[in-house]
Amino acid sequence: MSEPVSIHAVAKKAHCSIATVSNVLNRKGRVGEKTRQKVLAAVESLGYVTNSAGRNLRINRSETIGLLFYPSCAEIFQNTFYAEITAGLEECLTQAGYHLLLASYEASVAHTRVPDFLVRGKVDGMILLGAFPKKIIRRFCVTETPLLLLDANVDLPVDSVVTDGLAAGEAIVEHLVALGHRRFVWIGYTHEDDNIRLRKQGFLDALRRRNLPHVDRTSIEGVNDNAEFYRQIKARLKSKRPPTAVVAVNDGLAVDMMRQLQEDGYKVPEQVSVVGYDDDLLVEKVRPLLSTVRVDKKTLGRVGAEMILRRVANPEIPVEKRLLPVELVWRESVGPAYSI
Amino acid sequence: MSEPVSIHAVAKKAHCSIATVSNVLNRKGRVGEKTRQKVLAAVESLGYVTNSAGRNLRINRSETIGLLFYPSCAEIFQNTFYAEITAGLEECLTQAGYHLLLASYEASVAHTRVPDFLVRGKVDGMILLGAFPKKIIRRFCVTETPLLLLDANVDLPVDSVVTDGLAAGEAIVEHLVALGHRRFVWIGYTHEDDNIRLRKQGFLDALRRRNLPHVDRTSIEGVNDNAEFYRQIKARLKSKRPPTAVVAVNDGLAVDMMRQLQEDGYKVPEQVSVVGYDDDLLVEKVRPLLSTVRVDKKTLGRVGAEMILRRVANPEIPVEKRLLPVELVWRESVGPAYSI
DNA sequence: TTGAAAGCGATACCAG
DNA sequence: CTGGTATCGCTTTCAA
Repeated sequence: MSEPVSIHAVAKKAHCSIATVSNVLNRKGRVGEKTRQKVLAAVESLGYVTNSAGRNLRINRSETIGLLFYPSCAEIFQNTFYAEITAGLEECLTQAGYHLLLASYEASVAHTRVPDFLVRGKVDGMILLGAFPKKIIRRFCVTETPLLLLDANVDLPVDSVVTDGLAAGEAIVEHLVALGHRRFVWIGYTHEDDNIRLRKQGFLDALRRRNLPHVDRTSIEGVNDNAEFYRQIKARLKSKRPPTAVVAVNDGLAVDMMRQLQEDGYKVPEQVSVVGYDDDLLVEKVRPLLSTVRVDKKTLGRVGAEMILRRVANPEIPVEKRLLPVELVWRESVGPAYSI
Repeated sequence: MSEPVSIHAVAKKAHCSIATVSNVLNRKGRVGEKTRQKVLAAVESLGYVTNSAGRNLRINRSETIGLLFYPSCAEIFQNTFYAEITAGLEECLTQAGYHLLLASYEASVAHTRVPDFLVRGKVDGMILLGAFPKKIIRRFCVTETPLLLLDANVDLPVDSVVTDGLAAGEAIVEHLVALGHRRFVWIGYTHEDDNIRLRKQGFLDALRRRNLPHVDRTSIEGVNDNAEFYRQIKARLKSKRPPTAVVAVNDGLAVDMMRQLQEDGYKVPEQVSVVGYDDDLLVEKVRPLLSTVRVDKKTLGRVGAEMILRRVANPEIPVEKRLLPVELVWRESVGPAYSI
């Protein structure tokens, strides 16, 4: 039906050149007020909107940021945690006139070395969400295109923003120790990700600082083997000097351990305290309510958006690794240390 | 560092024209084998990839499909249900050489009548995910751009694909009745969405077919007021002839009701059976395991992708409303009817 | 203040 | 089978 209305149509209707139309629409200024009004009226009446392809070709920018998940959309969004981050991202990028391209490593990159959309100039920058192997990240670095690790970090010259796992560890231990806890289990998947490592390190540092004796530690290789985690926890619980608190790398793991503990007859928090990380929506769906480290997800997204945009605008600034503050949330899953 | 390598560079290196390069890369054929090899070699050695902006401008297609959430990313992905749908979508679209643009109504459209990215030709089609008000959908229809309602449907000439709520209702009732249940509560938010309506209708039809007497029905206006749902359920449970089964419009609601029932001391399923819909990952995080209607989410996504691509390729075909089969999954939350 | 024109990178027609 | 060239819609420089 409706003819695609180009900038020429507007120019014709406004009795001016396409250059003037463009000037009115972009570099607002250097156009006479009268002409400006005429152009605006024409734009309005024709319902003209700039065509992205034309514009992008000319300015050599796509005004789009790629959002790359690892390993897949499904796995990422299993953590509702990421939902809110994505929302923060989108809000901020949209406001800046940017669009968001969605892709997962599994579906889009696995056999391509570098994402197709990246190399074709479909995006001006790319945000990585999920636990990307360092090797893969390094591959992406060969491109000039700006990169950002969101809620992740590795030892490579790439911008990143994560939450302050170091501070979190200290705060967790402080609280638990005050409640009489002395023996702990820390559980988390083994990752190259410095974000995760930071959490463990924060925890261990805090214990060391307090001269607490040997710390039980569980750390399992391989993906999602929560059953194995639990087996090890249970073994420790049956030992002579059982841990009284379980600290998990994230809420999903914490909740799962808590449920298994309960099914085995352990009382939480009476016998074992459990602490998570992220403050995922999930934590309110379980009983007892999970104590956890609150991460301001919206802010995480927003900061991520700002960082990638800044780098897109100015590729030369030095690499930035940002740390966002966290807040402890003590709910029902933590109590005084159990003593026989 | 690396100069952006255009089709001209390739042509120069291969000692041929840009037309020939394009021919080699696209309409594979009508080019001599020898030239073809030369071009391919040049492409390889230069690491050339087609620039999307140029191509899209020329062919007047973006090779991108928009994914629009309602109301927001965060709310959509609170249902991990959608995560898998999105994965299916992405897989299929990627395979077809398409990209995915992500946006939410709240952030991108709320003040724009029609999505900016749509009207600017950033997408060739748009998939709507979530319970969009009919009014909004109608607004989108003014564009020529293909639309698809995924896991949603309204009485408008727009393609859609949903699961067979009618069949599900029948299957649920059949099973419950066989277990001795005679009095039920159906709960679900009031929507214009025919997808949801279908589920309720399937349920009611099934009861009618069996000449079961008056059916208790709870249906609340307003968003997310699960507390009010539960209040009504509880009132019914305290009546003379209490329902013995609660059937919910989705797993999230079912799980929440189940938890509240348990906290009030009701035994599930001994005293009340609970049935959900979707087979969300969530259902495995609760005890008893929720009985539900399994929806093949990957397939839903895949079918959605096929439908939108088909319409993009052929805008003239008649509107299609598709119904996908479901499968009942009986787990722990359903048992024989409770009798005093 | 305004406009003519170049050109971004690619496709596709048409002539050779 | 191959290549010259017009063209897609827009931004931007430069001259008027």
